[in-house]
Amino acid sequence: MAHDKSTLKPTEAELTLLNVLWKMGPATVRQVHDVVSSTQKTGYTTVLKILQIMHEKTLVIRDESNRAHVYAAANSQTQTQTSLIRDLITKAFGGSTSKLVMRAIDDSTSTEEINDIRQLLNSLEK
Amino acid sequence: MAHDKSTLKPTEAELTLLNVLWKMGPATVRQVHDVVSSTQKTGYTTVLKILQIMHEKTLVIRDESNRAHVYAAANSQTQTQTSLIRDLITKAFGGSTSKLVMRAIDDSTSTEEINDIRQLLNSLEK
DNA sequence: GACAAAATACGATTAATTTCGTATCTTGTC
DNA sequence: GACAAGATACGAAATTAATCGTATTTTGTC
Repeated sequence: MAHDKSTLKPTEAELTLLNVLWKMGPATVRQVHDVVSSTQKTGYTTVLKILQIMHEKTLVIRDESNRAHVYAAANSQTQTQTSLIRDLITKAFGGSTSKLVMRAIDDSTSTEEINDIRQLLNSLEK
Repeated sequence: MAHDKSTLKPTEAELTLLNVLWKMGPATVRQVHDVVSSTQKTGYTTVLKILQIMHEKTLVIRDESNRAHVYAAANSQTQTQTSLIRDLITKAFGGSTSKLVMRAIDDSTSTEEINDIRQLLNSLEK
Protein backbone atom coordinates (compact mmCIF):
# COMPACT_ATOMS: atom_id res chain seq x y z
CA MET A 1 0.00 0.00 0.00
CA ALA A 2 1.18 3.53 -0.70
CA HIS A 3 2.26 5.53 2.30
CA ASP A 4 0.73 8.74 3.50
CA LYS A 5 3.38 11.39 3.26
CA SER A 6 2.09 13.48 6.14
CA THR A 7 2.33 10.67 8.68
CA LEU A 8 5.44 9.02 7.30
CA LYS A 9 7.11 7.04 10.02
CA PRO A 10 10.88 7.31 10.18
CA THR A 11 12.83 4.08 10.27
CA GLU A 12 15.13 3.40 13.20
CA ALA A 13 18.21 4.71 11.43
CA GLU A 14 16.29 7.78 10.36
CA LEU A 15 15.03 8.42 13.86
CA THR A 16 18.59 8.28 15.14
CA LEU A 17 19.58 11.07 12.74
CA LEU A 18 16.45 13.08 13.50
CA ASN A 19 17.33 12.98 17.18
CA VAL A 20 20.69 14.54 16.34
CA LEU A 21 19.11 17.23 14.18
CA TRP A 22 16.55 18.13 16.81
CA LYS A 23 19.28 18.44 19.37
CA MET A 24 21.83 20.34 17.26
CA GLY A 25 19.57 22.21 14.92
CA PRO A 26 20.50 22.44 11.23
CA ALA A 27 23.72 20.57 10.58
CA THR A 28 25.98 19.26 7.86
CA VAL A 29 26.52 15.59 7.15
CA ARG A 30 29.90 15.82 8.81
CA GLN A 31 28.45 17.28 11.99
CA VAL A 32 25.75 14.66 12.15
CA HIS A 33 28.24 11.92 11.49
CA ASP A 34 30.59 13.17 14.18
CA VAL A 35 27.82 12.90 16.74
CA VAL A 36 26.49 9.57 15.57
CA SER A 37 29.88 7.92 15.21
CA SER A 38 30.75 8.72 18.81
CA THR A 39 28.11 6.18 19.80
CA GLN A 40 27.96 3.77 16.87
CA LYS A 41 30.37 2.74 14.17
CA THR A 42 28.60 4.13 11.13
CA GLY A 43 30.36 5.23 7.96
CA TYR A 44 30.23 8.81 6.73
CA THR A 45 28.61 7.86 3.44
CA THR A 46 26.00 5.85 5.28
CA VAL A 47 24.89 8.94 7.14
CA LEU A 48 25.03 10.91 3.90
CA LYS A 49 22.91 8.37 2.07
CA ILE A 50 20.29 8.16 4.78
CA LEU A 51 20.00 11.94 4.90
CA GLN A 52 19.60 11.98 1.11
CA ILE A 53 16.85 9.39 1.33
CA MET A 54 15.18 11.35 4.11
CA HIS A 55 15.32 14.37 1.87
CA GLU A 56 13.52 12.47 -0.90
CA LYS A 57 10.91 11.42 1.65
CA THR A 58 10.76 15.01 2.90
CA LEU A 59 11.65 13.97 6.41
CA VAL A 60 14.35 16.65 6.29
CA ILE A 61 14.86 19.86 4.41
CA ARG A 62 18.19 20.75 2.85
CA ASP A 63 19.99 24.00 2.29
CA GLU A 64 22.23 23.56 -0.73
CA SER A 65 23.55 27.09 -0.92
CA ASN A 66 26.91 26.07 0.46
CA ARG A 67 29.14 23.25 -0.64
CA ALA A 68 28.36 21.27 2.48
CA HIS A 69 24.60 20.94 2.46
CA VAL A 70 22.85 21.78 5.69
CA TYR A 71 20.09 19.45 6.80
CA ALA A 72 17.27 20.13 9.22
CA ALA A 73 14.35 18.08 10.43
CA ALA A 74 11.25 18.83 8.38
CA ASN A 75 8.89 18.15 11.27
CA SER A 76 9.23 19.11 14.89
CA GLN A 77 10.22 16.59 17.49
CA THR A 78 6.83 17.04 19.09
CA GLN A 79 4.95 16.30 15.87
CA THR A 80 7.01 13.22 15.23
CA GLN A 81 6.67 11.95 18.77
CA THR A 82 2.93 12.40 18.59
CA SER A 83 2.75 10.51 15.33
CA LEU A 84 4.88 7.66 16.63
CA ILE A 85 2.87 7.25 19.78
CA ARG A 86 -0.46 7.41 17.97
CA ASP A 87 0.82 4.65 15.73
CA LEU A 88 1.78 2.51 18.69
CA ILE A 89 -1.52 3.12 20.46
CA THR A 90 -3.36 1.99 17.36
CA LYS A 91 -1.27 -1.07 16.61
CA ALA A 92 -0.47 -2.39 20.06
CA PHE A 93 -3.02 -0.94 22.46
CA GLY A 94 -6.28 -1.26 20.57
CA GLY A 95 -6.51 2.50 20.38
CA SER A 96 -6.60 3.00 24.13
CA THR A 97 -4.39 5.78 25.41
CA SER A 98 -5.03 4.89 29.02
CA LYS A 99 -3.87 1.33 28.47
CA LEU A 100 -0.67 2.66 26.99
CA VAL A 101 -0.12 4.97 29.95
CA MET A 102 -0.69 2.09 32.34
CA ARG A 103 2.02 0.08 30.63
CA ALA A 104 4.35 3.03 30.35
CA ILE A 105 4.45 3.47 34.10
CA ASP A 106 6.14 0.71 36.02
CA ASP A 107 8.27 0.11 39.08
CA SER A 108 11.29 1.64 37.43
CA THR A 109 9.51 4.93 36.84
CA SER A 110 10.97 7.52 39.18
CA THR A 111 8.99 9.61 41.65
CA GLU A 112 9.94 12.69 39.69
CA GLU A 113 8.45 11.29 36.51
CA ILE A 114 5.26 10.32 38.32
CA ASN A 115 4.95 13.81 39.76
CA ASP A 116 5.47 15.35 36.33
CA ILE A 117 2.64 13.21 35.03
CA ARG A 118 0.41 14.21 37.96
CA GLN A 119 1.05 17.86 37.21
CA LEU A 120 0.20 17.30 33.60
CA LEU A 121 -3.12 15.77 34.53
CA ASN A 122 -3.89 18.57 36.94
CA SER A 123 -3.27 21.13 34.26
CA LEU A 124 -5.79 19.55 31.92
CA GLU A 125 -9.09 21.29 31.49
CA LYS A 126 -10.99 18.06 31.29
CA MET B 1 24.25 -6.35 15.88
CA ALA B 2 22.74 -9.62 17.10
CA HIS B 3 19.33 -9.37 18.63
CA ASP B 4 18.40 -10.14 22.19
CA LYS B 5 15.90 -12.96 22.12
CA SER B 6 14.14 -11.93 25.31
CA THR B 7 13.23 -8.47 24.06
CA LEU B 8 12.66 -9.41 20.45
CA LYS B 9 10.42 -6.87 18.86
CA PRO B 10 7.72 -8.23 16.60
CA THR B 11 7.46 -6.73 13.14
CA GLU B 12 4.21 -5.10 12.09
CA ALA B 13 2.86 -8.19 10.35
CA GLU B 14 3.82 -10.26 13.37
CA LEU B 15 2.11 -7.86 15.75
CA THR B 16 -1.07 -8.12 13.70
CA LEU B 17 -1.09 -11.89 14.19
CA LEU B 18 -0.21 -11.62 17.85
CA ASN B 19 -3.19 -9.35 18.38
CA VAL B 20 -5.41 -12.08 16.96
CA LEU B 21 -3.84 -14.76 19.14
CA TRP B 22 -4.18 -12.67 22.27
CA LYS B 23 -7.81 -12.07 21.51
CA MET B 24 -8.76 -15.61 20.45
CA GLY B 25 -6.36 -17.66 22.47
CA PRO B 26 -4.59 -20.63 20.84
CA ALA B 27 -5.68 -20.97 17.23
CA THR B 28 -4.94 -22.74 13.98
CA VAL B 29 -3.57 -21.01 10.91
CA ARG B 30 -7.01 -21.21 9.35
CA GLN B 31 -8.65 -19.51 12.31
CA VAL B 32 -6.06 -16.76 12.37
CA HIS B 33 -6.35 -16.29 8.64
CA ASP B 34 -10.14 -16.08 8.80
CA VAL B 35 -9.89 -13.21 11.24
CA VAL B 36 -7.09 -11.39 9.49
CA SER B 37 -8.56 -11.72 6.02
CA SER B 38 -11.78 -10.09 7.13
CA THR B 39 -9.81 -6.87 7.46
CA GLN B 40 -6.96 -7.24 5.00
CA LYS B 41 -6.44 -9.23 1.85
CA THR B 42 -3.72 -11.59 3.00
CA GLY B 43 -3.17 -15.07 1.58
CA TYR B 44 -3.47 -18.17 3.70
CA THR B 45 0.11 -19.23 3.10
CA THR B 46 1.31 -15.79 4.04
CA VAL B 47 -0.22 -16.16 7.47
CA LEU B 48 1.16 -19.67 7.68
CA LYS B 49 4.65 -18.53 6.78
CA ILE B 50 4.67 -15.66 9.22
CA LEU B 51 3.51 -17.93 12.02
CA GLN B 52 6.29 -20.38 11.11
CA ILE B 53 8.85 -17.60 11.23
CA MET B 54 7.45 -16.42 14.54
CA HIS B 55 7.83 -19.96 15.79
CA GLU B 56 11.51 -19.97 14.80
CA LYS B 57 11.93 -16.67 16.63
CA THR B 58 9.97 -18.11 19.57
CA LEU B 59 7.39 -15.36 19.39
CA VAL B 60 4.78 -18.11 19.38
CA ILE B 61 4.58 -21.65 20.63
CA ARG B 62 3.09 -24.43 18.54
CA ASP B 63 1.17 -27.54 19.40
CA GLU B 64 1.82 -30.07 16.65
CA SER B 65 -0.14 -32.95 18.11
CA ASN B 66 -2.95 -32.50 15.64
CA ARG B 67 -2.75 -32.18 11.90
CA ALA B 68 -3.63 -28.52 12.04
CA HIS B 69 -1.00 -27.02 14.31
CA VAL B 70 -2.25 -24.78 17.07
CA TYR B 71 -0.35 -21.56 17.67
CA ALA B 72 -0.30 -19.40 20.76
CA ALA B 73 1.55 -16.24 21.68
CA ALA B 74 4.71 -17.05 23.59
CA ASN B 75 4.60 -13.86 25.60
CA SER B 76 1.66 -12.14 27.18
CA GLN B 77 0.14 -9.08 25.63
CA THR B 78 1.19 -7.13 28.70
CA GLN B 79 4.83 -8.19 28.40
CA THR B 80 4.92 -7.32 24.74
CA GLN B 81 3.22 -3.98 25.24
CA THR B 82 5.70 -3.12 27.97
CA SER B 83 8.62 -4.04 25.76
CA LEU B 84 7.31 -2.02 22.82
CA ILE B 85 6.69 1.05 24.89
CA ARG B 86 10.06 0.86 26.62
CA ASP B 87 11.64 0.70 23.20
CA LEU B 88 9.76 3.78 22.04
CA ILE B 89 10.56 5.71 25.20
CA THR B 90 14.24 4.97 24.67
CA LYS B 91 14.40 5.74 20.98
CA ALA B 92 12.03 8.67 20.65
CA PHE B 93 11.63 10.22 24.10
CA GLY B 94 15.15 10.25 25.44
CA GLY B 95 14.16 7.76 28.10
CA SER B 96 11.55 10.00 29.67
CA THR B 97 8.27 8.30 30.49
CA SER B 98 6.61 11.55 31.46
CA LYS B 99 7.42 13.09 28.10
CA LEU B 100 5.82 10.15 26.41
CA VAL B 101 2.69 10.45 28.52
CA MET B 102 2.47 14.14 27.72
CA ARG B 103 2.49 13.35 24.02
CA ALA B 104 0.11 10.45 24.39
CA ILE B 105 -2.59 12.67 25.80
CA ASP B 106 -4.04 15.18 23.39
CA ASP B 107 -7.27 16.91 22.52
CA SER B 108 -8.71 13.74 21.05
CA THR B 109 -8.27 11.83 24.29
CA SER B 110 -11.69 11.25 25.82
CA THR B 111 -12.73 12.25 29.31
CA GLU B 112 -13.11 8.57 30.17
CA GLU B 113 -9.53 7.85 29.21
CA ILE B 114 -8.30 10.80 31.24
CA ASN B 115 -10.23 9.63 34.26
CA ASP B 116 -8.84 6.12 33.89
CA ILE B 117 -5.37 7.59 33.90
CA ARG B 118 -6.17 9.70 36.99
CA GLN B 119 -7.35 6.60 38.80
CA LEU B 120 -4.20 4.78 37.85
CA LEU B 121 -2.08 7.56 39.30
CA ASN B 122 -4.13 7.65 42.48
CA SER B 123 -3.64 3.95 42.96
CA LEU B 124 0.14 4.24 42.82
CA GLU B 125 2.04 3.96 46.06
CA LYS B 126 4.54 6.56 45.03
C1' DG C 1 45.23 26.81 -13.41
C1' DA C 2 46.93 22.64 -10.84
C1' DC C 3 46.50 20.33 -6.69
C1' DA C 4 44.53 18.55 -2.60
C1' DA C 5 40.97 18.34 0.62
C1' DA C 6 36.51 17.47 1.39
C1' DA C 7 32.04 17.35 -0.22
C1' DT C 8 28.07 14.94 -2.92
C1' DA C 9 26.28 11.43 -6.20
C1' DC C 10 25.68 6.96 -7.55
C1' DG C 11 25.37 2.17 -7.65
C1' DA C 12 25.72 -2.17 -5.65
C1' DT C 13 25.45 -5.31 -1.83
C1' DT C 14 23.48 -7.23 2.14
C1' DA C 15 19.86 -8.10 5.33
C1' DA C 16 15.19 -8.19 6.89
C1' DT C 17 10.37 -8.35 5.87
C1' DT C 18 6.43 -9.67 3.42
C1' DT C 19 4.27 -12.20 0.07
C1' DC C 20 2.62 -16.31 -2.15
C1' DG C 21 2.98 -20.30 -5.61
C1' DT C 22 3.86 -24.99 -5.76
C1' DA C 23 5.12 -29.33 -3.77
C1' DT C 24 4.33 -32.51 -0.45
C1' DC C 25 2.15 -34.80 3.43
C1' DT C 26 -1.88 -36.42 6.33
C1' DT C 27 -6.10 -38.33 7.12
C1' DG C 28 -11.05 -39.40 6.81
C1' DT C 29 -14.26 -41.72 3.61
C1' DC C 30 -15.76 -44.84 0.31
C1' DG D 1 -5.98 -48.53 -0.58
C1' DA D 2 -7.42 -44.65 -3.69
C1' DC D 3 -9.06 -40.26 -3.57
C1' DA D 4 -9.92 -35.62 -2.17
C1' DA D 5 -9.73 -32.07 1.12
C1' DG D 6 -7.01 -29.53 3.59
C1' DA D 7 -2.94 -29.09 6.08
C1' DT D 8 2.38 -27.97 6.29
C1' DA D 9 6.95 -27.26 4.04
C1' DC D 10 9.79 -25.05 0.97
C1' DG D 11 11.71 -21.84 -2.06
C1' DA D 12 11.80 -17.76 -4.36
C1' DA D 13 10.32 -13.10 -5.66
C1' DA D 14 9.34 -8.30 -4.35
C1' DT D 15 10.01 -4.54 -1.13
C1' DT D 16 12.15 -1.90 2.17
C1' DA D 17 16.09 -0.77 5.00
C1' DA D 18 20.86 -0.16 5.89
C1' DT D 19 25.52 -0.08 4.50
C1' DC D 20 29.50 1.56 2.16
C1' DG D 21 32.98 1.76 -1.85
C1' DT D 22 34.10 4.39 -5.68
C1' DA D 23 33.45 8.16 -8.86
C1' DT D 24 32.78 12.76 -9.47
C1' DT D 25 32.41 17.64 -8.21
C1' DT D 26 33.64 21.83 -5.78
C1' DT D 27 36.64 25.17 -4.07
C1' DG D 28 40.48 27.38 -1.51
C1' DT D 29 45.56 27.87 -1.91
C1' DC D 30 49.82 28.16 -4.11
